[in-house]
Amino acid sequence: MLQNFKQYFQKNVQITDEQFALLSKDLKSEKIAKHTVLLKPGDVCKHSFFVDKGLLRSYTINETTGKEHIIQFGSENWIVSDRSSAYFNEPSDFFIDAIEDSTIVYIDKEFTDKAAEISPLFRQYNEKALHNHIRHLQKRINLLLSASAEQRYMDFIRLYPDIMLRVPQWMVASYLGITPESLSRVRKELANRHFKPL
Amino acid sequence: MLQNFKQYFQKNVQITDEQFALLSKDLKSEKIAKHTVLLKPGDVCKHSFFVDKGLLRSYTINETTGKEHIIQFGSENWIVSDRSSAYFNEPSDFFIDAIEDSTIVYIDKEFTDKAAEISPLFRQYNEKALHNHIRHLQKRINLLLSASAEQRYMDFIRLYPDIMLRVPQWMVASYLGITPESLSRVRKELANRHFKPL
DNA sequence: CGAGCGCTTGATTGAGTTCAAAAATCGTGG
DNA sequence: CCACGATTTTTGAACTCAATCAAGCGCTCG
Repeated sequence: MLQNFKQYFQKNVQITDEQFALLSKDLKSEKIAKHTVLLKPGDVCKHSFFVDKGLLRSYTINETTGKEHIIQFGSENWIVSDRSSAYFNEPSDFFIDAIEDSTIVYIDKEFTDKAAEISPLFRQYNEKALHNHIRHLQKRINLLLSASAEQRYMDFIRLYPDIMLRVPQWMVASYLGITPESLSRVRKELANRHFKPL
Repeated sequence: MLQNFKQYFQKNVQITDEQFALLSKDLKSEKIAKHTVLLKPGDVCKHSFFVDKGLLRSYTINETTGKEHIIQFGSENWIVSDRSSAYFNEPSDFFIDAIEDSTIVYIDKEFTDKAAEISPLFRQYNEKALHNHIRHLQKRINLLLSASAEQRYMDFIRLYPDIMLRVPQWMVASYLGITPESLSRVRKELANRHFKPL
């Protein structure tokens, strides 16, 4: 239990097994079924979800069109959360749910506070994660502003070849901001031009 | 000199005039002319730019199409920077330049390190700024994924009524990810429907 | 004061959407 | 393990929003 999480955590924050044991003794880990909803709009995001095994997504549903827009996928060793909601204690705009049966670790404020106490490296790790997140979001904005559906799709499979094999195509379309039909056509077009992912 | 910056800084980080004087004694402030380029792709972003007066923008130029895409505007009391480049010490993808004659304060790592030493509030302020940034970027991604040109434009003038009066229309278009011609038509359409900003 | 820049307008094109329906695939219970 | 219903993907045709190309107007600022 917590094996992946421990490994992940110790890689980023140099602490002893004893320290980790102390820190993690109140940590809750859980198996959740596909489709389990972990966060919904209006909720304040009280936990970050470390994916020990499986696959999560965060997404919004547009109120006027009713359409889903996927913000993020998170597979093994990723943390899925609504940072803004958690940090500012505001109701979230997002759903977070499980795309596959998953095992997740619930990370709450108590844990991060304790971690920050124990090791200054945790602060550093966290700061680095924030900057990585910003870099990633900025890259995505730039793509949405400047790239065609095809270019965005190619970028997606370059960045997330694993994810692309594990989620239905319509979710990739949703992430890219196009319709499933359009993505199907983009793929057909690429296949005609003998482009082969993998 | 540094009047705005001092005010801004002391609002966010509770420090005495003496502490601020000590902290800021090596700070460089400068008047720069419209069109002055402060950062260009390939450069590592060594400074954040606090806008004392005037208006900056950060933007990319797509290599294949040659088109500009504005990432951010920054007017008085905003800080414009490429956080990823600065934090990871990597070459930036962005341009930063002045849209108006401006007065800016150069904030470097030395300053932020010293500030963090003097007051723990600075760390907090910085963390808050990072989370704000993330929230903002996420909101923009969601808009780009789900909203029409018209909706994005209305959101823009709601969020940045001041900016919209100070920058040429084609820059707003660039921020929104549409052509100047399209924005012109969107505006005409809104005017026909008797929509009046302000 | 005129050359260039920014904005508008028109005509045309094109990428991606919508709607509809068929084909393929998946998952689950018998 | 198969079969059947549901979900996902594909395909087609019509349509729409925004892009492109081109021309003209009005400013301003150099």
